[in-house]
Amino acid sequence: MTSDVGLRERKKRATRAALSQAAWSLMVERGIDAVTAETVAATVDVSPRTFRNYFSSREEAILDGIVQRASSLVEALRARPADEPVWDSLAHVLPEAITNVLGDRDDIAVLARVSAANPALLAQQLTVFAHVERLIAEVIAERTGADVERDLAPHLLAAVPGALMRAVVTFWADGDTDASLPDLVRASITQLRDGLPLGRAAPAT
Amino acid sequence: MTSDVGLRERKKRATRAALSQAAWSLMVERGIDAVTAETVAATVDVSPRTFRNYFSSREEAILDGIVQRASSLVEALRARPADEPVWDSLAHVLPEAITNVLGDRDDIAVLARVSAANPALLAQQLTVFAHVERLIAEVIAERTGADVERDLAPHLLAAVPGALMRAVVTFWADGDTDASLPDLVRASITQLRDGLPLGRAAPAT
DNA sequence: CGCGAAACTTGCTTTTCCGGCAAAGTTTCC
DNA sequence: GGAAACTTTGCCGGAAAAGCAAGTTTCGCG
Repeated sequence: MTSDVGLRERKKRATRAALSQAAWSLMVERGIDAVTAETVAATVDVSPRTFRNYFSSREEAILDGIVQRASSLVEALRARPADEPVWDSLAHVLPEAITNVLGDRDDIAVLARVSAANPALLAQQLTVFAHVERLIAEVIAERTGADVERDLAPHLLAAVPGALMRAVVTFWADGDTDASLPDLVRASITQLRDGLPLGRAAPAT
Repeated sequence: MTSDVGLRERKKRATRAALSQAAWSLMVERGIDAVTAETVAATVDVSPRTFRNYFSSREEAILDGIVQRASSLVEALRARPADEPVWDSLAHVLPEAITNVLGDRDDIAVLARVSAANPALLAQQLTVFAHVERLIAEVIAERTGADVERDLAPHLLAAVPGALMRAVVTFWADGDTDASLPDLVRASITQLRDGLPLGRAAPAT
């Protein structure tokens, strides 16, 4: 899997991973202002210029880990049996996958807190989620025989995981609920599948 | 409505509107690279520094018109009878309102084209949509008796208009479909209300 | 093996952007 | 009328973005 790529490619990936890892840690430990090309590069022992070759902003570096992990979510979705209804695939994959992508509760809490005070990070976060949503829409389109360039349906369906990711980052991090994240996601999917039968008081908690 | 605010406030709003209007026009006519603090300010006859007092980036200025118009969408939603089911309110308001917020087909096409080539504008666009989505979630929460800070449901519901806005900007602009935008939105809402009964081939077009 | 091509890293440099600060001009309010 | 509050503006410094070319590493092929 990894061995069929040459040394050059492996080094690149290692550097990229190390940089984004360092960026994340720096943010957690010293705040986002401490995340500069200089400090991150110093941590990984490359030049600041190299950091800029990999990432065009500190925000991109910080969230690159999520982007990488998200691709495994997409793979998991693609790996479901081709004849399984889309909702079932989502119900199977998302509860665990979302946790994997976003990290544990502490990570999500950090991300939520910092994003709330930092428009640039929030914007980058939304960009990342939109990117993931797009990938999911493509998978759904493949499976339903829709055309991802022309049909709305796969995108509407893909908006569900997207909304879940955003909601999770925004709310669940507060810790006001004691339900486990996978359970929360499962409950939401069920609700949505049944056409969001929400009357006057049917909160998702 | 507008007369109970003083001269100072009116001037501020006028300047803000003029700046964002100028920024949009400049983008349409000369491309996004022509939109700088200098050029926009010159068009409106204020100093570049003043431009920066109002907007922290050119992207913010360009999209400020959408933000302003979006608040009328939210008002329209809030104005629906309190006992009307949420889906019905959305079905009533969104088809026309989305068109109002985003502008005519040419505007949407421009936005789509430029955003596709410009990560910063795309990010700002997503930020704007997320903001609108949040407002919609608040209205829905009010009406369903949910707690916008703790319940997922209003946010999941609000994700529908959000996804529609994004999808519209992304696809409808291409002009590959000849359905009217309001009809398209109506059809999508109906589908979603009925629980997205999409089997293997039920594209939204 | 070993050599030339291609790719990556790095420092340097220029340009642009962002925002703090304080002086000058407006609006508000009493 | 005049002080207080707010907005506009120019100046400025620090940070970031990106082009360029020299030096180094990896790759592919004979």
